[in-house]
Amino acid sequence: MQHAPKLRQLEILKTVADYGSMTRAAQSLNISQPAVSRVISDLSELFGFSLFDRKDGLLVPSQETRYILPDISRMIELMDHIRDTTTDLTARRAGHIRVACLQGFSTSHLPEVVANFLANRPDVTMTIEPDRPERILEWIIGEQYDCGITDGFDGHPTIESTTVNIRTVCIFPLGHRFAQLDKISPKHLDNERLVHARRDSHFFQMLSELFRKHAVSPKQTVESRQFTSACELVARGVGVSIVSELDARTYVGRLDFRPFTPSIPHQLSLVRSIHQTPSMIALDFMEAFKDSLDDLRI
Amino acid sequence: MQHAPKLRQLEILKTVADYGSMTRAAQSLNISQPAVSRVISDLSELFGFSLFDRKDGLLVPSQETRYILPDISRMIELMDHIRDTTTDLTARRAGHIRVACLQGFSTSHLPEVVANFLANRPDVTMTIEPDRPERILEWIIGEQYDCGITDGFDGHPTIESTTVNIRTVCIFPLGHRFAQLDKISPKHLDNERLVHARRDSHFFQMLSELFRKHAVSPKQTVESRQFTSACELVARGVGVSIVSELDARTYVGRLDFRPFTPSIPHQLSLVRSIHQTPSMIALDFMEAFKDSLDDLRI
DNA sequence: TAAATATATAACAAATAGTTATAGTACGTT
DNA sequence: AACGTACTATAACTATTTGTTATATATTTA
Repeated sequence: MQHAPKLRQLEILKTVADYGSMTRAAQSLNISQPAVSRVISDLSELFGFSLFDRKDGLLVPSQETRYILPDISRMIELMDHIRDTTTDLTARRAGHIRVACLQGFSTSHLPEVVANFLANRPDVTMTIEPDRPERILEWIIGEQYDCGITDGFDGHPTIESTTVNIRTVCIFPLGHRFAQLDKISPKHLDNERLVHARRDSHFFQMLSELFRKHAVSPKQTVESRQFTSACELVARGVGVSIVSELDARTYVGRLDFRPFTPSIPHQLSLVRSIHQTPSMIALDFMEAFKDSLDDLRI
Repeated sequence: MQHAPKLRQLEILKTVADYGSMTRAAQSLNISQPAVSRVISDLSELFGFSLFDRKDGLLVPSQETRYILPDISRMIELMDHIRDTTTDLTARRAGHIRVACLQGFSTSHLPEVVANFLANRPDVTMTIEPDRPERILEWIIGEQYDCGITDGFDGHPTIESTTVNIRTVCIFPLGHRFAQLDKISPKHLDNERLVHARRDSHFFQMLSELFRKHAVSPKQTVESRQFTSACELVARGVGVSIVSELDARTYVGRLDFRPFTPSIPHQLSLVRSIHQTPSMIALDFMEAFKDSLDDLRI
């Protein structure tokens, strides 16, 4: 079995074919003419057929050469592509990031962060997988995703996490009387129509506890699985709700909100497996995500 | 701009990724371990990111490496393919042959020659273009085809040709009284129903001349543009015809034939441009074609 | 922690890809 | 036919790359 030609040799072959002259090919490649001459003769010996015919003073690829030239071009393009890709990877302008997150984030805060992140990184692609908190942790532990966004994370030996406390606010329809208040506290909510998060959530329990302690009983109108739909309902005047400022922010202009006291922070955790060295671009994304929370943290 | 990596380096990178160990990769590549070690460190410096993470004593490709590995595999496969192709081209087991021929040959003699030729050359492909004689010459002169098959070729400065005189035979339906004869001559055809080639052909003129000289007048039943259809008609008992043995041969079993005297040979010419160095496989085909005519030539 | 195993570093050798100088070849012009 | 021009081939040499062996240094595993 013959050995494979060198990529450089094929590149020179193609250049000669393109220019129809070894001398001009050498000029275009910035090497000397004898260097080209020898590569052609070496290749011809290696392949076992003559590479060029002379015609009107031009070197014209032989039938056999013409047969392999398309593959040679593909080869060179592919190598260029690999080189470009590695450059982009180093410049953190290319790569793929896999994010697992709670349903809620996938429709509220995350899309904007992602859009901003991808805006000036044309060759970066992302997979965003929304799911339940337990599944997110499973996926991170199993290294299926580069990072996860969840809440109420209480630690795991193989997971590294960054937790951010997000302010909680009371949202209400535009023109609601709450707009006159600086802060909303439980007492304001007595008898108010309340849209709230699903009963089994940690956040709902905290909130209920607070209402009981302050002996207030809002009219619990609608139970919504997601904060986003709670926002939609409030925007349409169904009632008021207590959500994270994260969610409230994305509805600015369609509803109004004020801080809620006492603070019952949403604990947003950015998690990743300690067993997987993250790609540089994934680290960048995680930084970008944390930065996006900067003016929302308590 | 960074320079492109060497194909060999990528090959080593892929091998390490496959084996998860530099030592084992070195073994599989039959080179020393330090050679592999240095290629990996060189590449890592060239690319600007770390290529592997260590996990459970195995080298696992980093996210960035994983991103380019598929392209590296394609690259290596493509190079293997080029190597295989050049080997096949040299062994004359691959290539493409373009043949221009008369309509008649494309349906009679040529298919069998082509079929035999391709039978043990799985990677050879062919283009067969049937057309009129003048077009065939144009195409050969214009180097659109490797070779042409025509008749009545009378020379051209840029065309090299090999002419073969093919025996002419009289074909007749199975069971026809001609079967008792050794040879058929013009006198046998008097008053016989004759299917003949088109009037404007060189061959038809020769034949008419002969009939006139011998003062015989067959009943000219059908004029057929092609010998093949003449054969079909004769096989169905429409009459007899004078065709080349080439055409008659392919109808063995469906009709019968005897030599026709005096000999008015079909001049079959295999032509090619003298300006185009033919591919080796095309030369082989032309040889095969000439060989196929060996027992038909006068 | 020691032994075994894997990787990195250093110094050197072989092979490769380039160089310059020069000879040969093909072609158009006189 | 002789000559000039442009292109290609050959030879001898140099730099670079790719491999080697010997050895030091990490890393796992017992």
